Amino acid sequence: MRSTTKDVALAAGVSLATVDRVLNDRTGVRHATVDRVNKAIEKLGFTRNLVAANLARGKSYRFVFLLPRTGDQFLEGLISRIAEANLAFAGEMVHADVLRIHESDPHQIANLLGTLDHDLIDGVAIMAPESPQVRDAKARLAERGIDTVSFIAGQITSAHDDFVGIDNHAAGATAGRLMGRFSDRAAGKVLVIAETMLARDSLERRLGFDEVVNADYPHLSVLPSLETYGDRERTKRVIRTSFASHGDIAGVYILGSEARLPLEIALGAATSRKPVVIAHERTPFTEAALQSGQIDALITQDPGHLVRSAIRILRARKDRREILSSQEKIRIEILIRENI
Amino acid sequence: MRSTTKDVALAAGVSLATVDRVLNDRTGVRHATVDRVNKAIEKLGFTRNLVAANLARGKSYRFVFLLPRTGDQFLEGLISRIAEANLAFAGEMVHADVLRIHESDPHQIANLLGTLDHDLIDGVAIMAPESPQVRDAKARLAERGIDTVSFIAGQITSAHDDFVGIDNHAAGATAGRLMGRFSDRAAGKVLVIAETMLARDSLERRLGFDEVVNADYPHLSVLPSLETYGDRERTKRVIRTSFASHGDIAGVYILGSEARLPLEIALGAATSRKPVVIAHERTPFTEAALQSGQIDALITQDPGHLVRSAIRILRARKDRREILSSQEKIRIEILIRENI
DNA sequence: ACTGATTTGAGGTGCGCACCTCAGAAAATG
DNA sequence: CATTTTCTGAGGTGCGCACCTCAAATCAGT
Repeated sequence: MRSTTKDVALAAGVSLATVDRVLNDRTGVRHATVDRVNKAIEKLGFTRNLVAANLARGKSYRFVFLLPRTGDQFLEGLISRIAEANLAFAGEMVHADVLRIHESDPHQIANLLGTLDHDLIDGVAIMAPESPQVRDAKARLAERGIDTVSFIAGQITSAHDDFVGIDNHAAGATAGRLMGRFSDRAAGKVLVIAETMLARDSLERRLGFDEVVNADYPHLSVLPSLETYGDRERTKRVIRTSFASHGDIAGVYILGSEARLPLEIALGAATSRKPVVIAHERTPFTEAALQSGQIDALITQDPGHLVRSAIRILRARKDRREILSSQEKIRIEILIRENI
Repeated sequence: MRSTTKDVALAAGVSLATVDRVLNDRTGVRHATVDRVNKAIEKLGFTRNLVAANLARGKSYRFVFLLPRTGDQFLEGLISRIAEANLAFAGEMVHADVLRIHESDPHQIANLLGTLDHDLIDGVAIMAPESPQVRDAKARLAERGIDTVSFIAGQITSAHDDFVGIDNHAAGATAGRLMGRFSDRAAGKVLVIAETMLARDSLERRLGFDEVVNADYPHLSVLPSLETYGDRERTKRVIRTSFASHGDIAGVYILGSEARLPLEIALGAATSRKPVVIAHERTPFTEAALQSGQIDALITQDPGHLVRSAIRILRARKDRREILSSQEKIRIEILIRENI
């Protein structure tokens, strides 16, 4: 049988009220008494019944996901996973809302973060590039007791701020390795296409990619990154130009999370030789392209896992609980046609 | 605000007792009244607060994992994940025990299953090859209200019995694809090493592997499976004999979940040419071998995910809840040195 | 030893629900 | 119609804990 607070009180020779004071960090208990209670807790192997505790607290958790206003299929996928998570967590009194931000406007993000009310919101998962404004806003949120996690993008800014997402350097290296091994030792150039190289994530992926390819696959030469800025016309132009001026493109690496637009164009600009194509994230488009053989491999992170992990971490921090870190590590997944 | 049973009672114009009767399938309520209550529930979007319900029920969940008595690092990993899960789920009144079985003795397994007490055990996750005895024992468990899931091995035997694990045919196909793409179009033979080909899992992996390799990589010829029966001497003998009689071994595929023994021996029997090596499951040994380049790729399933998924599924079935199937799908992961 | 501050005990209330009893109302039966 | 049978309402209790109040006990400083 599980021990209860009553058992702890008995074992420690104190009253329930004192156990409660110790358990909930209330003031007015002598150190000696605190120790006695803690010893009893340890001796009995007491674990607070979270179910009962939350019921008594009448506590419900409200979290917010701050996501970019613009985006394509990957973002849609994320949003529907958040909706799913709301269903799954409803019984545990957890709810998450989505707010949309202009990714490239740190002031707006900081302002929005500033308006979050401690009474209404318990934590925020922020998917935005790092910037001084956002970093400061996070610090102020922490002061007001609202936890934050950096979600997919950005970086950790404080002890109150975990990162939920993959190691982008390793992800780039993974792409590089596959590019090298899949390319059959035939010499050629590798096109790297990004939305923007200003984002830390893109930089890290590129770095990891280059490291592996340059070290182990000298037959491949990686071209400077093409930046699309998410603009269709520009994307068309830069990719087509690149294909035109390099006849021997052996590989294409799309390092952003929205691969559809650049891929459509790159595949359209196909030369006689089918390049090895590696992209990120699983979306209806990339999945179909993988099935049809247009893409050779995808480097992905599970959006459902990302969302649930962010929620679990935020909740654990509210409860001052430890997280099960092995569960929260987001894996860099490799998808090919066979294991999709 | 979430609606409560009180709100439902009010909206339906009945008392709390009647709402309770409807909610918990008790007898003695007219159909018309049941409908009225259900309509009120729907109108209010009422969801039972599971937290409170379980507290009131004083319910705790006890599950059992039936694991093979013999095994190496993969099995150890599983067991420590179960211990981890016990910590993580302790606050939700969930506990899982481990029982060890002789994998190859279906009678013993069936007997053990027969002794499980409905009052003590809510569900069982069974890792054992399929057999008529076990199938029958599962059916009898279902009759007694104990749910089962097939864990990693075996197969689904009834509607009350989910499978927690990967699609082994797809896993084999994945290995085949990587073998083909990693082998640089240099002709050669491929060694396939299994513990036993009697297990359905091994058969399926082999089938998937062959399909891909035979269809797309004609330069590789896959040799008949070597069976080790988990015996060190036999393993040594069959692998060394195979290396001796085939000079041109281009690849080695270990399709069991305990790769250490066959791999140590295969790597020791190395010829001048380093074969492409693909194995299953991440263990301290395979991880090190991947890092050092002795293994080229691992096909894995996350043991922590497996364990938690089995627990979540068993619990959901006890609660008669739907599962979030996207969360319970076990991915076939590809590990290379870069994304380990 | 007296005062004031700090620490502790005892007790109550409620979170939302499950489960129980018993009496009274409604419906079905003869 | 009276009588059974079937429904329903009202009420209570407890799950394990959080949070509150008030009084009593202990402690410190002087």
